Amino acid sequence: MTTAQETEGEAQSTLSNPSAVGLVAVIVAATDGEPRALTVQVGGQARGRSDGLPAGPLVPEHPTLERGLRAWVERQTHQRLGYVEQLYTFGDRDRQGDDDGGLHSLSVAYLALVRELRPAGLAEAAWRNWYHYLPWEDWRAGRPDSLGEIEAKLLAWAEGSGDPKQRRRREDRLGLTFGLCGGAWNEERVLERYELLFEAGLIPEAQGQSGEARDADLTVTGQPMALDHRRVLATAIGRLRGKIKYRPVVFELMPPTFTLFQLQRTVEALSGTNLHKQNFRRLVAQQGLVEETDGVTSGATGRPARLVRFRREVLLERPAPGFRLRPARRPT
Amino acid sequence: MTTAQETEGEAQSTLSNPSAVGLVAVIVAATDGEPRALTVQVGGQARGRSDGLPAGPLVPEHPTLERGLRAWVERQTHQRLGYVEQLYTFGDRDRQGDDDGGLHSLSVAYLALVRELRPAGLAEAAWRNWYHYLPWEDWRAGRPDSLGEIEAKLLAWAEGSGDPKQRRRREDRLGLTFGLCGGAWNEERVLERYELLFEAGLIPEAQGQSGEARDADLTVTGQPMALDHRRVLATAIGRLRGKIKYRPVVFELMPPTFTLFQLQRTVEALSGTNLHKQNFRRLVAQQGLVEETDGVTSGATGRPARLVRFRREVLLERPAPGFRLRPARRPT
DNA sequence: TCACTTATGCTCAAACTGAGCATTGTGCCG
DNA sequence: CGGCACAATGCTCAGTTTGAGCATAAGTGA
Repeated sequence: MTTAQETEGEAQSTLSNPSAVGLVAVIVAATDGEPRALTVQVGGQARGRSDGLPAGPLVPEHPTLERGLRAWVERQTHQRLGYVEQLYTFGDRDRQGDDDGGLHSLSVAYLALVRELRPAGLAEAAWRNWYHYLPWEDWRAGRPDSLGEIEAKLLAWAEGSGDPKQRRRREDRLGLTFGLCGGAWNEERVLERYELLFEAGLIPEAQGQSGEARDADLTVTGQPMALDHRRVLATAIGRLRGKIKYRPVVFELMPPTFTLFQLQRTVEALSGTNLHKQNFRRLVAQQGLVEETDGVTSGATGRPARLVRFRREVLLERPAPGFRLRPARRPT
Repeated sequence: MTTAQETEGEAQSTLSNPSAVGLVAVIVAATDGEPRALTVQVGGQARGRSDGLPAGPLVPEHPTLERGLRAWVERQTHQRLGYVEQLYTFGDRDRQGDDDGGLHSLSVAYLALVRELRPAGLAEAAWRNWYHYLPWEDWRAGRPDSLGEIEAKLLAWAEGSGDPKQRRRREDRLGLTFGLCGGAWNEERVLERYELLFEAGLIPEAQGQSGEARDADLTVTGQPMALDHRRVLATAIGRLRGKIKYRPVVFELMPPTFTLFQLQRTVEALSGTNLHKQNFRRLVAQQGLVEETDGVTSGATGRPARLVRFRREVLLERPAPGFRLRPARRPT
């Protein structure tokens, strides 16, 4: 809130307080049924280089943040960005990794979806499977093995709280986010899970990292990223997993024509779960999300599949077209 | 994207490029079945004062943006903020209202829900019904009258486009957002509607405002706000309307105990639609969102209603407890 | 030609929705 | 005090939507 005096004056320039503002982008593609994010190598000599998300300064030339981001990414990667969405603005003092000399430093994070992956343009850039960084999020082959160890440590962390009230609260959170203590796994709570692991000291990026995290088995707690970028990635995944349920954004990741099964694989890749095949097709058909082309697949094993394309008209018809993911028990 | 050189160096201080960053808050309450936002008086002598949202500088003392906001609001309004959520970071050069001498100016907007409305603390602050600013969003008494005039003007705007392709696109957008041309009204697209009106020149806040907008009947296009604050408000309403469907946030606006009908009124106030009473209760009951107290209402006309309270445990049980609003035809 | 693999069609019971009708308490008004 | 108006609650019912499978079709490779 601001007092009347503070807001006096047309320009409202009391908003100032110069800060360092940067952009971060989670650029997502899906090929071969795997979800991928564009990563770059960052970091100097001291701690060695590590993977990070593409980040850069806010360019003041553009009228809009989003347009600035588009131009910046497209110039650097020669990628045509399809869908772009603002994710979140991160501004935690103690987690940005730097303080930039007393300035508050903010990162405005964006999510972008691209259709195909080009050679990534930059030498230092690479497309990486995002579960490489968050392995516990991939349930497509059943419950990830790494979860056993993670749960044990999380439970120990909850137990370790002296205050029984706090311990209760921690257990509740475990139930909510990781489905422990009788809770169910909710694939959208990616960020909450990451934050919980962070708090529990299982994430090496944490500054006051315990020896625990530093020695962590990376196949269990995943590949670290520079600064707070894994948090940004987790935010992106969570958002995307939520969005595909009520907006046809997956098609931004698909080639012009594709089979229903390829579509399913992509949705599964994003959501990290398996879907019931027949019901998936029924859903897609009912919603009118695609229309048939006269092409069929060839070459691959099994019966050839009809190629379909996205029906842009649904955007005008349906209020909220998307996939309300219903996981299959076990067989796809 | 950033070249390898640009990300060189531990501190990643190339993110810099100092900018002016401010906070804006949409503080929401619901009383007497009306949705309200806390507004303040802003602006100098030149254009006269006008309503605005509470806004202030980013305070660098706090470790987290959100905590900074909480402290700031609670200190100024003596309001205890229940739920707080980051909304969006606005950074359009041409719409911030000021350029602050070449700095890019950003506003990080937050949504906060409060349970009761205190006298608002500040002399200049007031709780206003949010439909005062966006009258076309309130469908509780049926289709708003003002929509007739709005539609006429929007259609004229679409027609007015020389390029038939652009005109087609404009018509599609009208259908999507305002439900014209055979589309359906989707109560979540608050921001899209506002932006469309803005583009169509019906919003006086637009800088290159036509005489049209300036002379607009405020009962039709709503009360203007300072700077871009109506856009922020529209963002908040849209977000909240979406959120109540899958997260029990409405309870942040309710007193400790309440009747099911009061709850329904609140949900209706937020969503701007009417709901089928019996089905609404069934939904609430099925989801286990509330538990009965042994109190009942008294005094009012009609049969006394049981008082209930929010069942916190649902947060631990249900994956996504909320109201999937199903509007009633006409009778409540 | 057989074995295998994936694509597609179709069925069925259970759960969920959208709309109403019917009944039950209360305060108020002659 | 009986009748009314007005909410609160209970309950029904048909039409959909879901979750799970069974069955068949149509290629590939041995």
